[in-house]
Amino acid sequence: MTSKGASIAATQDRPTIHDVARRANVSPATVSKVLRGIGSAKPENIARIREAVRELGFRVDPLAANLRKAQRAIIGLVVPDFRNPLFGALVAEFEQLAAADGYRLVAVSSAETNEREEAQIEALLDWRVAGLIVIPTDGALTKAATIMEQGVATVLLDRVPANSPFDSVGVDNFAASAAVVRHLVELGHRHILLATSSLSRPNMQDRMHGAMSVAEAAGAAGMIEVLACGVDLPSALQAVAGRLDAGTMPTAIFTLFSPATLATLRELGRRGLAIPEDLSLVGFDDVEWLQVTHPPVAAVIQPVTELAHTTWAQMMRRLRKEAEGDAHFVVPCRLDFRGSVAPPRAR
Amino acid sequence: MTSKGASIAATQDRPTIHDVARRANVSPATVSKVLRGIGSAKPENIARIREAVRELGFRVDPLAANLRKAQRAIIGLVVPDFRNPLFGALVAEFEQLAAADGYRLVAVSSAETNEREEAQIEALLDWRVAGLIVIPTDGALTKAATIMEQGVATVLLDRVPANSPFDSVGVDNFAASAAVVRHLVELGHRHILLATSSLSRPNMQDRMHGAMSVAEAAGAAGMIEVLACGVDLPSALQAVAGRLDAGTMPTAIFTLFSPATLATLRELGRRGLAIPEDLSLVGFDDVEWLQVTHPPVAAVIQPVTELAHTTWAQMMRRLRKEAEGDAHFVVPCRLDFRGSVAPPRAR
DNA sequence: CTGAAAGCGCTTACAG
DNA sequence: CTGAAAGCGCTTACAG
Repeated sequence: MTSKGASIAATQDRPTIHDVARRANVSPATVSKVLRGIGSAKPENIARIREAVRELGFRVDPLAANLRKAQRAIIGLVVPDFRNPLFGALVAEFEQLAAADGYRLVAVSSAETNEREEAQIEALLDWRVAGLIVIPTDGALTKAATIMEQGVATVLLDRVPANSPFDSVGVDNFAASAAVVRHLVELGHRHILLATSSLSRPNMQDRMHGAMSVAEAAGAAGMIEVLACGVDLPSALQAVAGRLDAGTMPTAIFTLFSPATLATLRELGRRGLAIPEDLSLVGFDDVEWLQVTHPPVAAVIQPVTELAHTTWAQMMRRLRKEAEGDAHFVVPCRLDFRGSVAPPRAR
Repeated sequence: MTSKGASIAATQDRPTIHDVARRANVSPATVSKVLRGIGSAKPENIARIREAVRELGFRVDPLAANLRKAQRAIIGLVVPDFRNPLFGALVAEFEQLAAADGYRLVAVSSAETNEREEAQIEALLDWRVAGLIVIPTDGALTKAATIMEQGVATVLLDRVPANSPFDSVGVDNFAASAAVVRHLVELGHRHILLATSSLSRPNMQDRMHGAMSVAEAAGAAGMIEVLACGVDLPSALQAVAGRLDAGTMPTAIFTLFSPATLATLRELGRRGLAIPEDLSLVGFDDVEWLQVTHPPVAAVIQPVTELAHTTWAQMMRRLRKEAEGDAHFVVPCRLDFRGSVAPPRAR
């Protein structure tokens, strides 16, 4: 049953460069050159080749074409989670940038674990990607040694470890957080709850330190209260709920990652606490639902497009061997103090 | 400057199967067989090969390994937009499923345009993917002929055209919508606003028809008012705002895609309209922010994991040639009538 | 049980 | 301007 000689349908019989060559009466080498616009060829041959290509519907196999080169025209991208819209937006940006430069993007996710991150990076290296863009799960980046060893162009994005030997691009987390807290302090807030995720993430540390620095400069380090909220929505809900049920109320909450913002909105609403009357709220990362509420929630906005462009530009420089040493780019965030921020209620 | 003979660092010199063979004193063919666990080999040779692999840190080049086969162990996935969390979740699911079956997932996006969709599908076919999973931009799927011609295993997902010649997997949009409207009608609603996106999307048609069918069965087709909301948040905001500013108020709104839900929440809030007192609200697609509000917003929940698993299972059947004809899977949605739904206020 | 040879679809020196 | 040959890193018949 299975071995019917007639089952041809399943076979893809795409034309090869040899088919084109035969039809155009030239050698495969010539076809290859003409198709890549390299060297010169007799006009009539060029014409015949183009015609054969059209008639046959020939398209080069990009993977085979890359086989003789040390690297393929592929850039690997590792994101922690496809579900996060910020990363989704970055994937979309890189996809476009890659296409514009003749590269193919292969995006994979680490599921926020070091093990998957390792495995994914290894798999990408197996593919002989020309470059690697990594949003690390945390500062560890356990595959760093392997990457360095193979000399693959690499740019770290967003969660950039302090002393990375790789090129890196991130936002100015410290400055953005500091600016938020400064604004809150100016409005009169003296008890600010900082909702953080895992401090093993370098960006989280910077955000926290930025906030602290302002309090310390004001000689009132105690005005910042830190609440560790885990890394996802369930843990954030639990942490925020627990905190709101006990202890004195802060006058403002600054959530350093978006699940905490979501958790805070939900728990405040559940308790009938009004924003900004009872409490001011600012969230790191702008997401569309921040404006579902009334008033809309103030946010630290990451410049997604700029992050992607900066990263890609550096990647291209690396691939063209124009870059030396490791470069570290820090781009500023934009702050939008929407209606969720106001002076604390007079007590 | 550039052509220093000493610049070896840039060259990746990964060991090849020949290096392993030499070190283990066997032929490359034998290494290949042992590594794939095919055929049999002398135990001592197996041991020496494994040792050489370990010492050299050899890993097969999966692309080169696939070169002699008609197809590569790659599944291409085309999603309309990486920014949509529903699609993000699907990408994540497929990534895992692919890994479990020894395939590699290459996910690309069509940016909701037919042109990009075409180009992406062609590029994927150039890669000689073994299979293609496509969430079409709309019902057109302009590359259908090419795909069929090449005989690549294909499964359409989510936005499934009515008479697709391909395998397909989608939710029961009709039934889910009908159930929502039935529930609203039972509660006493007689004027329901249906916020739709582009009707060129097959799933959107089904959702609308499902809603209509209930009204018609009740002999009151007029109770459904349809509002076209474009395809994204800005257009939805405009459409919803415009509608709320004029005409008699519906007693319930059923938004058929999530940007419309977001837009509705925002515009209702802006006008100080209370949910569910002034208006009931149900949204198609569950997203985490539906529970930021109080009360939380009722939703039609798509079974993401089940969709992915069903799709993948069919894909594997195709690749194993176990499937004949085209199969169409329809999986039910789950409804969660949260606090945003109540009987209409007595007038 | 094993290896030499040919091949996958291209590109790359190298002659001519 | 062009083509024969070798090669990229593997796998696949085919002998032995």
